[in-house]
Amino acid sequence: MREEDSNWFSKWEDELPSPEELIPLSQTLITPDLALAFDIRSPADFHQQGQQQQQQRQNQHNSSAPPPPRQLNSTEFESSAADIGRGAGGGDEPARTLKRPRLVWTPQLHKRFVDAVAHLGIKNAVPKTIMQLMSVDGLTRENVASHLQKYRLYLKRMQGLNNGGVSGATAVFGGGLVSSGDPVTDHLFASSPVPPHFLHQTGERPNSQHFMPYMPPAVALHQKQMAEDAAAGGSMLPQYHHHLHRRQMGHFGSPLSGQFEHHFLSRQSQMGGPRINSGIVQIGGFVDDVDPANGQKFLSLFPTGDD
DNA sequence: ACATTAATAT
DNA sequence: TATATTAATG
Repeated sequence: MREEDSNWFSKWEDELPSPEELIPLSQTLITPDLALAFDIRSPADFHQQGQQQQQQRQNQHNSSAPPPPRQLNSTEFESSAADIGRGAGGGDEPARTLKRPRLVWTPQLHKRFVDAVAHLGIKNAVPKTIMQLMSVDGLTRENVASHLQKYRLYLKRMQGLNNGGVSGATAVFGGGLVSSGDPVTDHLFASSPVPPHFLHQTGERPNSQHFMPYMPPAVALHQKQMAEDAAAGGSMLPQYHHHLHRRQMGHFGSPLSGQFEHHFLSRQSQMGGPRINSGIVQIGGFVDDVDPANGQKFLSLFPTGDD
């Protein structure tokens, strides 16, 4: 009997799956949403990670989803995930299809966008570059591209309005144009002043007082108020000023924005409907993650007294 | 490979 | 409605 026992034991051991055949539980058991929220990604994705995310990391807390959108290089991950997902035929779409939550363009985030564009000059302001300059955690090129597309349409419409002279509802604040072109459509865009040179057809206009291809690694803790800067016409990027001083509250760049802020706030509740946190993420949402009923007012970006 | 645009999907 | 995605094109 002893011999049988030892035989049995070795056989048993032989038939254990090799490590390669084992399925990575951490990935298949975690729902896509959780994976995104907690920054869990496939092992294969780790080595391909760039600097971008490091520097962007602390930008905002409530942002999520750094993982590369679609580029799952890991065949192992894909195949194993696929294998599991198929089997049951239950409605269980696997982690392979991870969709990152929709980005919400808060006025703050949009402002960053505008500032980035302003600094790059319209000529150089392409999605990738803008994205880099914004250095917002989790922000993708496509996020920016989509937004840029809309923003350009907005600018175009606005020129048309100004040239056509039909609307008199344009005013200048702090060197920035604030227009109510379309009363309802443009809340977001109107929340940040449009640098005047955006409207003219000047092909190129790098604001190269201090150009800034990349940022010093040490300054990872940036993010701050550029409100006055942009308004003052001297737009500067966060990276270069150590200030990290963010205005916690109330009004954004433009005097008018107070109104809009409300709209945004309420809008969010509406959009989210029953499940506010379900699919929507606010990258760079600082102030507006508000539930008035809750008494919870503001999430400060990060500790305001960083200076 | 990326950018742009229009159209369409969620 | 706002944002994402896709397809065509440069």
